[in-house]
Amino acid sequence: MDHFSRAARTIAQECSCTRIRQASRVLTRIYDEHLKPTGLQDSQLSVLVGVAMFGEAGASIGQLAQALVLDRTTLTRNVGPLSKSGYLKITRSRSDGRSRVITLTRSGERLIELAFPLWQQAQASIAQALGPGSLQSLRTALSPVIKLAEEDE
Amino acid sequence: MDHFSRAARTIAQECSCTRIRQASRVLTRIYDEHLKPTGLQDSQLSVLVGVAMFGEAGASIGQLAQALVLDRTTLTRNVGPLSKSGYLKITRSRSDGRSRVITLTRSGERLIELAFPLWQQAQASIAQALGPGSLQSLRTALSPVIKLAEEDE
DNA sequence: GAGGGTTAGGTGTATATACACTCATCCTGC
DNA sequence: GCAGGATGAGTGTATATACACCTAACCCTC
Repeated sequence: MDHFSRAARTIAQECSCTRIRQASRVLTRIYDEHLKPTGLQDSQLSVLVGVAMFGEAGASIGQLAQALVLDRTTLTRNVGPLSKSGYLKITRSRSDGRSRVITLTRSGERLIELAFPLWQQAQASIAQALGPGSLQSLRTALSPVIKLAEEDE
Repeated sequence: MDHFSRAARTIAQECSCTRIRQASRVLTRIYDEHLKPTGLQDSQLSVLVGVAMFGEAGASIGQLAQALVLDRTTLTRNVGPLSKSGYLKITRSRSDGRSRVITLTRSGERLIELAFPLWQQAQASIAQALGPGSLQSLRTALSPVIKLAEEDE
């Protein structure tokens, strides 16, 4: 067994990044499948919901990106389709000419309501497949990882 | 508190898909940063390593996609840059004209050797930030999620 | 109030991801 | 041996992701 083979085997078996990416793909496919009737993907729903959490005042690109643990430039592109579809409204901030204010439209609110029961079905379907308490413990396991991002600020 | 706000708050707090995607982004950035000297991203290293696990016989696109828990068409695109950079060799199968055989080149093997200590640093850095045993328990938590994909076959 | 550092955001470029669809090859039943 | 289903893979299209770089607006100091 040469050096390269041992390295490859170790990485294949133990890389946490590869594993979390795999699990992320699996879950994404399941949620997206459930959300199909809304025309939204989970990634898009998470943006709408993120905006909703900022309430009527709306969020700036930077604030929202931080809340969603997403690169700012990625968010800039992700809001594009949602804005074009009329679910988000983007205006210049009155107090700061550099900043944009993102708010949900009525149409965006309705879409969240429409998506909610489908999202619940997705969660329930995963919970059933993985066993009771599994979603909670998964989120618990992921929390410290997500917190790593906050420490970089 | 109207219906839509409650739905949004519930999704924001409890969506496992959103959470795992966030955590996946955080880890990916950290690993990619460590791997920078190789010019590889973790996603690309995982493909090289996946091919390595098939040994000299090589892997077909379909086999490799399944092993990597990746959509087949995604893998088709992902091997493109790696093939163009000379790390992978793709040939037609002699026994089945539809099938392709992917093998590592010598250059690909060397790159895995080069990446290995950097990858170890990334793992160690995460382990230090999250505490001892954290990587192991994270992988343990993710395993059943990844297994969901295998049940669909 | 002008200059310069700071900050909010967008663009160029490249890769990652996957669904729907298509094409080519294979294999099986007759 | 051929017709038709099954299978392996690629393409069209759309979104997701982020780094490097750029621009514009802000603010602070003098």
